[in-house]
Amino acid sequence: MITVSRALNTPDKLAPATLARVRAAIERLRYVPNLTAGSLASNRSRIVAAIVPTIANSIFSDTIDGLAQTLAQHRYQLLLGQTHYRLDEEAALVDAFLGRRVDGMVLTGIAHARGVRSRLQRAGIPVVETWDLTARPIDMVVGFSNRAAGEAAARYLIARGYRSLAYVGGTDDRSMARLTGFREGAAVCCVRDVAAALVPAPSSPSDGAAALAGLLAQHPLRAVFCSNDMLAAGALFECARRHISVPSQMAVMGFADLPIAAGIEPALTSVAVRAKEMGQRAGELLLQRIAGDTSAQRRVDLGFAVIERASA
Amino acid sequence: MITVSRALNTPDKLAPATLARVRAAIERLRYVPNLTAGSLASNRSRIVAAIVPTIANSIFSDTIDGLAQTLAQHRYQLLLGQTHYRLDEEAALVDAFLGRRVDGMVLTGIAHARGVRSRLQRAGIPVVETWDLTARPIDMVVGFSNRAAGEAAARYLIARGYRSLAYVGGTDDRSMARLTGFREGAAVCCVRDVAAALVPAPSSPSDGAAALAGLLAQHPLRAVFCSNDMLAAGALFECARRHISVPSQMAVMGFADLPIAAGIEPALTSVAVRAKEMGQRAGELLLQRIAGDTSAQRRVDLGFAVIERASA
DNA sequence: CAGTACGATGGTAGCGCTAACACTTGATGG
DNA sequence: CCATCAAGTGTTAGCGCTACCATCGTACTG
Repeated sequence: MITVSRALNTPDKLAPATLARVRAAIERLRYVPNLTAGSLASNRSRIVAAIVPTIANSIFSDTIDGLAQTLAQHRYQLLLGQTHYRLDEEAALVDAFLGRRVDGMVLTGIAHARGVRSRLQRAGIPVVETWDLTARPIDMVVGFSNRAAGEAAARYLIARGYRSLAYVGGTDDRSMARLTGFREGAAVCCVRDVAAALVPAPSSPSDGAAALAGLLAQHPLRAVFCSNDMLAAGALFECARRHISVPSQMAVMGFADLPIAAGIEPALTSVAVRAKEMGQRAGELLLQRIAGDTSAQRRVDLGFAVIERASA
Repeated sequence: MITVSRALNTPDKLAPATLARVRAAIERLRYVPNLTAGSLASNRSRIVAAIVPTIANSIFSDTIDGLAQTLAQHRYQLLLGQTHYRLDEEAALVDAFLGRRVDGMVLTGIAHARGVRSRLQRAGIPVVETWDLTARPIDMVVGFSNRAAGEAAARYLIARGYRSLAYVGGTDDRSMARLTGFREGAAVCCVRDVAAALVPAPSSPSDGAAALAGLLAQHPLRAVFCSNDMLAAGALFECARRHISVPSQMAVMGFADLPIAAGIEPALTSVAVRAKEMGQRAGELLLQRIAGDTSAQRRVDLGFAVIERASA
């Protein structure tokens, strides 16, 4: 009965009495509507897919959280996939999600396997890339410039008089972009030869400690910029173990401004990014486009901010 | 054409030549199979839903990760929902996911809103509750006893000579169960009057530091058991700021054995639980039951282990 | 060589819903 | 008093697959 469909989807188009009768019947029969059939008939699934490298890292789970909240408000659901930092897994997930006829997709980063871009564009669904920026998004992009963030970190450290710099980070594209920016920022200030230690994902405090230990064995070092706050926390712990005073003997700077940055002793100077807002904005852009509004921005730069604390 | 369906779902039932022809056609036409239609026709969605309080907390994201991995191996997808520790939100998500005709569901905890149990049972899909244990699961349960974990923490601390104990934790059921166990364990050893500071979710190191500060203002304290390692880390930082030596003046014990526990200085004694394995086992049980095997265990106790490190 | 079995392939119906349109009713206005 | 209209409700077709059964050819058995 079409009336039941209307009672569930557009209750305001029914006479109150009819609506009440339908609702009573639904209750009595314990009727559970089949959204799969609805999706097939209407060609709208009310599902959005999100693909992240990993959710074990709280850096992305904040974005997922923001996205999920926005979607939930509009009765959309979230299908989640993890790539473990592998482009081929991302491509496989994209195909699987397109098969599900999701109404939109959120990707992490702007680098994708061959063919992903064209398949998404052919599917005709809105797509948001996140956690980076590009002039040529698949469809839309919400993020910040990793390169600029790295550069800002270098400038910050050099402005405070640190000259012997090092970078500790992951091997993914975004971390590498931050390293590039960090080196560029240093070069502008005539600081060359920035050492870098790359650690495999997912990165933990222990990795940060080990990376710092490795760097210290090779270079005289006054400041280290870590690609995320967990690595930076590990660097701080390593300094504590070696009785290296922070920041007077060693400056430590983190990235992402996770809750631990403000809590740790000494408090961690970090580059804050708006992870949760990224998810929210991505969700809003998708919903806007799903609703047929094509006026949405294609490129949203949420920026970043160096948060000065005690460690650098 | 039914042959195409077979090429995609049961390729080994086709003659190799036919399979190759179909695959070539799929490639040429850029055909993207519609899994929604398949779900409707076959009454199997190849989707499993997971509901967690929050993924911002890495404690649950490890479980999700394990679940997602198991599901991905069998070409199942994961629909994710967050309750923000609210039972009514959980109930709403359960209804929405049942409407999607998911093939199975993973819940967090064993306390649910009225009607959730019966609606799930009537749906006839396999359900796994996690992160706790009960003799009367909705369907299956994979977890550990939070009460016993709390008790073990109390016994551990008391065995090391600490008598003035306090607990810092969240207000959710599982944290409260650990507190109950902690108090019971203390009582067995004739230690009564265990102070407790409850912090709202999601808990961060700052919350842990503030809670410890609050407790210290009221009680003489020798040991604190924190409901997760982030709170414990905050407690350690607070001790560092106050120049309270750990563990000689204050013992700190955490829960979950997150990566930070091993990395922090001093290294954190913690109660380890097998979060990722919980997700994997939950996924395996679901898939087993979806495949029609009804012999699966209804109750899997993954246990926990006190990991002794420097802080207590 | 007929009878049987089995693997490979195809035809048809229908999963449960919604888009599109048709219809009914009562109100409005010239 | 009837044309016009809007609000409320119903009818029909079909979304793209898969379950089920039918058919066909080939190989094997006695």
